[in-house]
Parts: sequence; structure tokens; C-alpha cells
Amino acid sequence: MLPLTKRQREILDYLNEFIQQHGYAPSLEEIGRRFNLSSLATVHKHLTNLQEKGFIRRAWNRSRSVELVPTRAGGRAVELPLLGFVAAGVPIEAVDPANSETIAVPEALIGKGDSYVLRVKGDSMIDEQIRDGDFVIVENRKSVDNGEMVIALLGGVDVTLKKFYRENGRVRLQPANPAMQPIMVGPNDVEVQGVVVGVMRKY
Amino acid sequence: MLPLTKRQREILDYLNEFIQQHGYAPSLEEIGRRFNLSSLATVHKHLTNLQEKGFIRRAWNRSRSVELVPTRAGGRAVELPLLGFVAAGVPIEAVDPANSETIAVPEALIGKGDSYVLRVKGDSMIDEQIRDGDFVIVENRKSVDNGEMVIALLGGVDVTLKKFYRENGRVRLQPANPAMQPIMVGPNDVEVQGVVVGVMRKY
DNA sequence: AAACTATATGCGAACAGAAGGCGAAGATCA
DNA sequence: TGATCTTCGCCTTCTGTTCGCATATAGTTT
Repeated sequence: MLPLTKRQREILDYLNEFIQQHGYAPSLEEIGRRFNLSSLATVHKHLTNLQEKGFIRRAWNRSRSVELVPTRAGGRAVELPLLGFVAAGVPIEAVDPANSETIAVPEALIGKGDSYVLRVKGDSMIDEQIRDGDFVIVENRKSVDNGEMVIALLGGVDVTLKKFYRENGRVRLQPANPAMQPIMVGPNDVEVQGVVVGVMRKY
Repeated sequence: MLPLTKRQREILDYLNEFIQQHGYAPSLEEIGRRFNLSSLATVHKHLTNLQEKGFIRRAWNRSRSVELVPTRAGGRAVELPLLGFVAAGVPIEAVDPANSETIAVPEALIGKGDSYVLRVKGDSMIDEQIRDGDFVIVENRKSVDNGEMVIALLGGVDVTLKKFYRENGRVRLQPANPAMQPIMVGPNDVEVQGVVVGVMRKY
């Protein structure tokens, strides 16, 4: 779908609005009146251009036969930084934040605060329906509720993806893979770097 | 994709912002004004460089024909229709397509053809890391490779989410839940309505 | 350190083609 | 028949392209 010029965009927007409002397309004369065009030829040429660029369809020589082609552009989404990988027991392979990649994430999947995205390496969370290669959206906050999935910094070194439980003054970090053991630590040995609020996967 | 200079980055960001805001690309003159460049030749050369480095596309000698090339992992997002629910053995609770909801999906998760989104009901695909409540992005195509996950129409009635295998001239529809049995049918009893190309989940 | 080279950045002017516009006449549809 | 769409020729304005020239800037070689 080719890019539009300013005028073409204005006209397309008008078509959109008109059809939305009336349920049928405007006539050439109506379009022309809206834009103070005295010649229908001008309007006709515009429609032809819009058609060639793939934004509308028209039946030949039919009144008000303009149809909008669904545009599938620009939803509400945010570009979040893709900071690197996370795996059980391995530090994040940090990417230089300056020229890091970003990835578009639907706003619906994002929490309130700052967020970023990590790519999952390995199957440590397989029983939580997170697999190798998935993108996890992480909200940057320290406060965690029991059972939430967190990015945890262990002893200042290892960064892992685990479920978080407070138990008798200690903290249990629970992998979701039956082949792996939970980790019990004191509350001071673990620092929560963020909470997983969403997951995306591409096949 | 080659690294950008400071100036090139500034200009690319401006293009991004302008297109986002107006729905069409700026003219050379507008770009020049924004950066206090008195010569269009300068702007033109910048665009040429951006194009050679692979960040934009341009049609030759066409007005406002700059297009942003989606970056590797990032890109933009698209509003796809949220058509309803899908579960094992229960038809899609179809929503009127005219005034259906939409949901923003990163372009990176979407296939080539038309796509839509369904919400998963039940845990029939739990072993494929798809759980109750997940959003699956479905590409609208009939051709399936072995092992792909499909939206299948059975006997013209039931719509289910299953993995698809061709075996000895028959078709096996495999749920990914050990508590459920695979379904064997003839190739004419099953119609593939689409292929799952992505998953999104919100906690 | 100095010389060199390639690239990026910048200017202004001349030019060519695309986009936008006009009016009139003809063609179709309902 | 009346409402609409199509086509044609011609014009103006907008916009992109090219050319020659000049100055930074960074990396390489001597």
C-alpha cells in the first residue's frame, strides 16, 4: 500500500468519515463541494489515485461505489526497548541501551510504570506456558505480590525468571519446570528487578 | 542494517513522528525547514543515505513517497479484529464482524495475509504453552504444514484449536493436553480456517 | 603528528516531472 | 430523464532530482 500525499490523505479521511456517518459513500459532487473543487474531473483523478495506491475500491461507473480497503495501520501500541535475554541462572546478556532494539507492544499488555522486554532463553518456565524464545514484557517495579512472576537478581549476580513467594520470612523462587529445584533465599539476598505482566510469542 | 549518524538518526526520528502524526510523509522542503537546511539538495542526500542504509524506501520522483522500513524486531502495530473465542469442541462465539472489537498486535507477530485474533477458552493446548485467556493471532490461510497449529472446522460445525498432522491420507488433530484424545478424520471432514502465527498473554 | 581519504554535511540554482486543478463533452445507470 | 461517473486537453503549483562546489569529521596511512 503506497504512501499518500497530503491531499490524498485529506480526501481519504473525508471518505472514511462520510461512510461512517451515512453508511454509503459520497458522490463525486459531494466530495468536490467539501473541498471547494469546481471540477469533478479533479475529484475523479483523486479517487483514481487512491485506488491505484490501494486504499479504496470502486465499481466501474456506479454511483457512490467507493469502498474503503481496511488499512490495518497504527494501533495503540508502544515501542519498548528489547534489553536482552533472560534465562534461569544466567545473567541477562545486556544490550547497549544506547542503540538497543525496540519492539512494538500493544498498550493492553503493558502495566502502569516503565516497562521493557526480554527474550526468554531456555525452558525454565515451561509449566507457566512460557517457552524458549518468548518475549516477556516486564514492568519495572520492586513490589511483588505472592505468585507473580519476577525478574530476580540473586546475590548481585545471577538474573533469573521465576515465580515469587514469601514464606516464613524467607523467599522462595520457583521455576516452573519439574526438572528444576526451587531456590530458597533470605529477603536480602534477592532483588526484584521487575514483574512480568505480559507474554508474546511468534511461530 | 548499517549504523546511523547522529544527523541521520534525527531525521529518521522526525520522519517517524511526522508520518505518525499526519498519515503522510513530509516533503523535502518541510524536512529542510524543520532542521534549518536551506538547500533541498542536503535533505535529498540525507534521504538517499537513509535509503542506502535500509531504513526508508522511496518511489522515484514521487511526492511524499517516503516509507519507513520496519526494523528487525520492532516495527509498528496493527489493529486486528477480535472475532471471538475458540475452544476445543465448541464453535467460535462469533462477534458481528461489522462492529467487532479490535486489538493492537505488533506487526512482528503477524504473517503475510489477512489475520485476526481469537481468545482461547479452556486448556486444550496447555502443553503447547497456550492457556485459558490467551490471545492467538490467526493468519487466514488454508495451506498448512505438518505440526502447525490451526483453527479447524470439523464436519461444518465444531471449531477447535489443534495441531495439524497429515498421516496416511488422513488428518490427525492433536490437542496439546494429555487428558484429551487426538481426533482422526478424513481430509474432507476438516476445513482449516486459519493458522496460528502468534500468541499474546496478559497477566 | 601530518597527510590523506572517504564520508557526512551543507549551499544554491536549474530543471523536470508529479500532483492538483479547471471546464466541457460524452457515457451510463436507474 | 436526472443523477452520476468518465474522459480529454490544458494549466498552475508543488515537489523531487541533479550538478558543482565547499566545509567538517573520522579513520588510516605514512
